[in-house]
Amino acid sequence: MSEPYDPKHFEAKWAERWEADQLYRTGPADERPKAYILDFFPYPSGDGLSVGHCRNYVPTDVLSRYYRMRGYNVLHPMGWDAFGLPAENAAIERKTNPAKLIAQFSANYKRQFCLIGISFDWTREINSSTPEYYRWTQWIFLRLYESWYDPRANAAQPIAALEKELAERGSAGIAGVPPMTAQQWQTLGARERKDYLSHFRLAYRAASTVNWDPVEKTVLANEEVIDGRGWRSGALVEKKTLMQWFFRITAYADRLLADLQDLDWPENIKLMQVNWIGRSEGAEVVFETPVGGLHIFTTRPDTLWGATFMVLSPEHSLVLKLTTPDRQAEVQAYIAEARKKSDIDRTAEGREKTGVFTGAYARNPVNDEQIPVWVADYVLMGYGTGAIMAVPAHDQRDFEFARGFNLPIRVVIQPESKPALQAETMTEAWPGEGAMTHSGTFDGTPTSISVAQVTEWLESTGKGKRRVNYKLRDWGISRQRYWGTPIPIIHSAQGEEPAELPVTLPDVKYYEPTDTGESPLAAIPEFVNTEKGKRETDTMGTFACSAWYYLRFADPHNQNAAFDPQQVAYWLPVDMYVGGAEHAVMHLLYARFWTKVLHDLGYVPFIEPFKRLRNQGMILAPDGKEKMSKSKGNVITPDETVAEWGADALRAYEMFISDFEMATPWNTHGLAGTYRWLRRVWEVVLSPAPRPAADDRTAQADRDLTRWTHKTLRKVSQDIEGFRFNTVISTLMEFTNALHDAQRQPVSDRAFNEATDVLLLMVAPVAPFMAEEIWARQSRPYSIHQQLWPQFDLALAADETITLVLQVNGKVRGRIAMPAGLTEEQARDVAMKNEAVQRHLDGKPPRKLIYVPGKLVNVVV
RNA sequence: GCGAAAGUGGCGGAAUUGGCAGACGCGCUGGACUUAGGAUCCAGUCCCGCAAGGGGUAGGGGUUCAACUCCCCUCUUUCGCACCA
Repeated sequence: MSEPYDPKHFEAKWAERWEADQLYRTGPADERPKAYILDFFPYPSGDGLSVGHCRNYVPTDVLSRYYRMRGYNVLHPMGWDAFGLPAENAAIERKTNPAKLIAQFSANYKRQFCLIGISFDWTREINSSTPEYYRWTQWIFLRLYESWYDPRANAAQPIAALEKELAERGSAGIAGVPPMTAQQWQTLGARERKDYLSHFRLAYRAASTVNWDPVEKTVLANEEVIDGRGWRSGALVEKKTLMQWFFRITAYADRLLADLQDLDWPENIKLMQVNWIGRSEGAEVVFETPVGGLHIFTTRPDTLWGATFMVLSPEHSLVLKLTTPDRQAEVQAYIAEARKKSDIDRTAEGREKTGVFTGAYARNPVNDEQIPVWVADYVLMGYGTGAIMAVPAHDQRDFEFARGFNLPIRVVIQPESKPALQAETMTEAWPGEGAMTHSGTFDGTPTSISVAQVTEWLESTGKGKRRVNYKLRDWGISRQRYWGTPIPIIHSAQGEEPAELPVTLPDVKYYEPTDTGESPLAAIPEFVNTEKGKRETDTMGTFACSAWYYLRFADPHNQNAAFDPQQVAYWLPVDMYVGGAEHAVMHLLYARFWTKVLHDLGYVPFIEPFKRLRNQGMILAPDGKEKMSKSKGNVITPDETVAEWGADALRAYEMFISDFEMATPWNTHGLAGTYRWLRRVWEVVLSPAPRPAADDRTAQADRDLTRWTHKTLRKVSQDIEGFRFNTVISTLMEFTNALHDAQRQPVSDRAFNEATDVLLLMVAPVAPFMAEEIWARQSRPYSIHQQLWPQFDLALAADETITLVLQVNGKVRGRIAMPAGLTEEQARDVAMKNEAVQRHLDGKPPRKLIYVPGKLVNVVV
């Protein structure tokens, strides 16, 4: 009898040994097949990891260990998304430097990761807030700044090539851009040229109304505003106009959409990206007014004849120009009111539509009618052109507005399967299909073909153009905060220009946000003033840091480049990327975008960074439906759990608790189950009970145990690869129980030892500490984690006998053990001779007999 | 409102994708043993019934020899989007 299982005895010992030996260090590219297994880039919070966080780190670790044992060169790194508000706010609160806090917090994370046996290669640890890292974030910023999206190549190109083209041929060859002849270009000064080029650059500066969080005192991205409130502070977001830096992600909208198709990602995540990009096809049509054309976008050009008024967004640039003198006061008051309203007020459900008449009229190009132009806040400046044609008969929003303000409604689509619509009696709009009417020569055209026909006609008559519109906006990156990557730009008399890299954050005592909306960096003259001009003082939002970190891990300490292209070509794309679904849109979209830009510019050979993606389900507090959170005081830490049960039991329970993608409550009692299982493994391997001596049953018992062994090996391998970690554990438990029972059988030493060897190797990725300890106690050469995964043998896993299920009319009436290779003939025969089957047939002749090979016979009467 | 996912014992959850519902674990009930160890071991545990048998995967309908699985409707929960022209 050996010592009982006691993880406290050996877990710390092995953790130290592995660390000292750099057991999990990953070498550079070599000839082995590679597997890059990556967890989402975490911000190391001061609270440390909870058992909920471990839900993804344990399974990816098991996967990494499994692939190592399968002979793969595995990259499994960890680093810190260290810039950003949480660190900065924590530092302000504690009156210390955020860099110091991050060092402290990340050391704690690392300690916890080692505590639970995660096999990260710590020689590749990166920290996005160090100049060694963020100088390359800046470098990528400048690559975007120095590039533009050439629609002809459908790819990013150097901006220098565009300058050359403009000088030679002007902008004539490029569709949809502000016109510029070669002669005009020649006469422009440096600053004017730069202004013009900012319409093209993939990183550009533009005035924009931003979401201003009055508590955080910073600009928030659209994605950081939830129901009109800041995602962290919960404060009502205000609007503010500032010069902001953007990345032109909209240029990549089509490719970001199209390339989703081939990704092995959860369908709901792909769908969320599709919806976020929000592609819709339609037409752009110009309605002429005395002060210029009003461009509108519509997905239903077949309803153009039903436009009875127009609506502009209050932010539309032509509103005041268009408004007649007698209406100015009213319109201006309305605009001011709209500006004051938060988005949450503006979009509140069931709100009465408001608006005012501008006094102006616009000409509908399809029928030359003059229709009134209104201003209303239900039209959003951020989508389409900020102006719409209102077709009240066929759009619910327009219908409500028309009814509210007594505007005319004209039916131009008659549904086929309903009574004819009457404008006077309609209670809601008809947005569905039907035949066109009151539409001149198009009358009678059904919706199935009308949209395409009208669009074609608009194009051929020059009244409009085909247009694809996206909900996706450009990615705003400017943050008026200290703790971020400085935007590497200098503003001089000649306009903006790239700064020399790196632009490092000054080490300062005070970095609280200012009340003016300016970055704290603006108050530091040594930082702002350079020989060439004034530095940009905004820093980048942290999504920039995480948009490329997966590339840096391939070559994390390169001093001369963001990464070595050969290392990146070997390791990337990421084979398995795992993290929470809360990053479904922003991070994943931005990372895909940067990958595509870097691909276009020739830095990486692939177009998608993450081949496979999985989201772990959340672990809730034990009491049921609450999330674990410090404020609720229901957080369970790996530290306390390891102290009580050991790291291996924690790891096994993290896997066993539920399907990987499902949310589920934590249950400390459940840990006892995985703890008991590990103890049973420990005992059955290290000190099996004496078995009965070999006899004439031994050959059969050996075959049975060997079959168990190989079946288990096959299922465990498949389930690890398929991300079914809960059934990995249950399968291993069943096998352990089978071994336990085999102790009472006259199994030979050979078969028994083969089984325990295989069990131990299969347990190694799950319970690395115990597996290593048993391995050492068996006096085998260190380390078990460098052994090969055992091969399964299909022939040995094959069943000798099967259980044939006998049914009558689909109800189970009996089960019979039969040899595995039985013929259909035999199966039918056995079924019909079966006493229970005969009883339920009750003398009636079988009408039909269904045989599912090796499984079941169903007799139908 | 729109979209997506989910709903299975007292609990967490399985079910080779249309073929034995409830694997595995927790808990619970008996029993054995005891070097008192988070003991362990043995047996049992969906519901009704002594049994034969019957019922059962949120509810209702349907397809099928056969449905947790596919289709339609309803309810509940979670998540995402939310006046997107």
